[in-house]
Amino acid sequence: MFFYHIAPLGVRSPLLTYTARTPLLPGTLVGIEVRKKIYDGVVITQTQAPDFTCKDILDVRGYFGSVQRFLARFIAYYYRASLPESYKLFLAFTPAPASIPKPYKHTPAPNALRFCELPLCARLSVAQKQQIVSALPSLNPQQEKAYAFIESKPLSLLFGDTGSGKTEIYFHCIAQALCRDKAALFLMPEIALTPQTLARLQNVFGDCVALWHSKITPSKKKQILQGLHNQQIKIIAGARSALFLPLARLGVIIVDEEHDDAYKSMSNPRYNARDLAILLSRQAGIKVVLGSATPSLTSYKRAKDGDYLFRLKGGFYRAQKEFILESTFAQLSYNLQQHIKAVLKQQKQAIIFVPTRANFKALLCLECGYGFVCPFCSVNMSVHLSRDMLCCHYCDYKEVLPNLCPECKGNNLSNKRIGTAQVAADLQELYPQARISIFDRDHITTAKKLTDVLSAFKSREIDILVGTQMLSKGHDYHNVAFVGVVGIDYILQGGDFRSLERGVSLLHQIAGRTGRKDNGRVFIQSLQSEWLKGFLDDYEVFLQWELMHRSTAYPPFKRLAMIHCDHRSQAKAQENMLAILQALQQRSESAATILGYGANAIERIAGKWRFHILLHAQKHSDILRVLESLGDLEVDIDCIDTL
DNA sequence: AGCACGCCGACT
DNA sequence: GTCGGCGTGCTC
Repeated sequence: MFFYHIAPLGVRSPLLTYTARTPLLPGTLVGIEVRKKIYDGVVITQTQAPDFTCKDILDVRGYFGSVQRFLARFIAYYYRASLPESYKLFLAFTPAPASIPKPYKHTPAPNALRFCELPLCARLSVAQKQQIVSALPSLNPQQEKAYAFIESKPLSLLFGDTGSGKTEIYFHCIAQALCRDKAALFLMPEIALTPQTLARLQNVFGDCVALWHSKITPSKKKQILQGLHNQQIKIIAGARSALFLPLARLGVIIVDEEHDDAYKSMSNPRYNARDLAILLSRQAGIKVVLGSATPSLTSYKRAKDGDYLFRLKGGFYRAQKEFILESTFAQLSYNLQQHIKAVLKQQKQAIIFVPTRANFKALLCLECGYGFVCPFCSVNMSVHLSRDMLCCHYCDYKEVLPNLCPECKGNNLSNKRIGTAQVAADLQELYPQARISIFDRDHITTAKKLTDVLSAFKSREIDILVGTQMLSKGHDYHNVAFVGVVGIDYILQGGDFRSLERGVSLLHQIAGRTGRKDNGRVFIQSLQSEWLKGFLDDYEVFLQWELMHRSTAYPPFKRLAMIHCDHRSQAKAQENMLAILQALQQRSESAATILGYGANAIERIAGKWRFHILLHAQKHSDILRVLESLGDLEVDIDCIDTL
């Protein structure tokens, strides 16, 4: 009889001891019974017989390879998660079997292997490789240089302007991996994972490519897992969770749109897929390419310091791009209307960016100042005229749009801060013949709607696309003649250490949708236009400015960690925070220091009060050391904002 | 996670 | 007295 420490997945518990009749390797995924229910568990180590009786391991369900075990251990250590929590990331796509207990069954079910690092490798034939190489897009001299640079480094940052041809370089890197009988992972923000992305990859690589994101069906997931297992699938284009797929012999990871906040998980463990990829480039011999037209300040600085930055400037055919700045605050100004009118007249297409959903972000009584705040959250409810509702965008509370102020019974209610739906409605009224679509979370609810709108826009069935940040994420809209930007000030004034970075990056990403072939115009309404105009032609100029002006209390100069104290009772949440604060302040010799604390910017969401303590330190290990002395806390390591 | 246990405040 | 909300601890 063999005894093993098992990490039970989906049960908060320390390691438990189970028995097996045959020896098992660490990393084996097994079925175990905990409190009369069946769970997955991971074999951690062999151990001695304990002084209590153990249950038997039920069956063997798979195996975590060395890269996966390394990642799980690292996530548990670095992000202060438990080992089971970390391992659960690798199972997110195969829900634990809720089947009736079949105890003491030792033979693995025929289709049971969910993870395996196979020694054998289903190789591509020489003919297949030749076909891939011949289908590769050709590179211009600049791209060739970039590709050679990337091939010479284990980790590189490809800083390439929109339209400079990053994708072609990625394809060459992927092909290179395949030719060496390795697999490739192409990470991108979820929203960019459209069937068009798949089609583009399949054009070059045939059918060894699969798309992976949160919205694909369970049967499709099963199919992909099978394809990975028999190594027919060699390339995964996926969102951040694709990092946890069992890719055998992974040779390269591309992290496209490296700056994107979507790489950071917002629930526990709060990992950052981009940072984990970088880790793998150093610790697992996997080549990693970070790419962006607007790299994060942190990646830019690190890449410059570490000599792995490659700057790829705009293509030769770069058409003229004209920026027009107007110093007005968020609105559809007369000037902007005239520009749109001209574009429509020329039968060209326009994109209008508005960082707000619905018709308006708030409703206000002008008589008494009553604000229509959500009863469960400390935010204003948004005005949705299409549903005749006031909706909270943080919980899901809705109420009928009122005619009178509930406080003073006045009927002078005023809309504040225009959103996509209202901009679209206003434009429709101004230009009744124009075909207008809205591109935001309210309207693009499924993958199908996303591709439908994008293909309708591509085939010129839509004249004006009004949308939120969703517009900026890596779609190729081909030849947009005009881009209007309304309300960028709300992002630039976001009150966070990265607000300027977010705003200017967004402007570049949105502006990049025009001027690809024909000339394009970018019209920006902002009260910061004097400050902005120096940064519109070259994002690197902004990065240099930001490097000089950002407070050295924040990344990239310091590491951050946010301690969350949430509770249904406001007093309890605050007490918890103060207790932690006191414990922190007693350790005066600490290398990590308190940068701020108090109620969050939105102090209540869905009935929960939210308080926080923000820590910073020179090194991550300084932060870990302090946290260790505080016991069990909810911490966001390397938080991406401080709101 | 989910469930039992036990402590303390409110109420027939 | 008792009911029940909620914080704490346990699972091989």
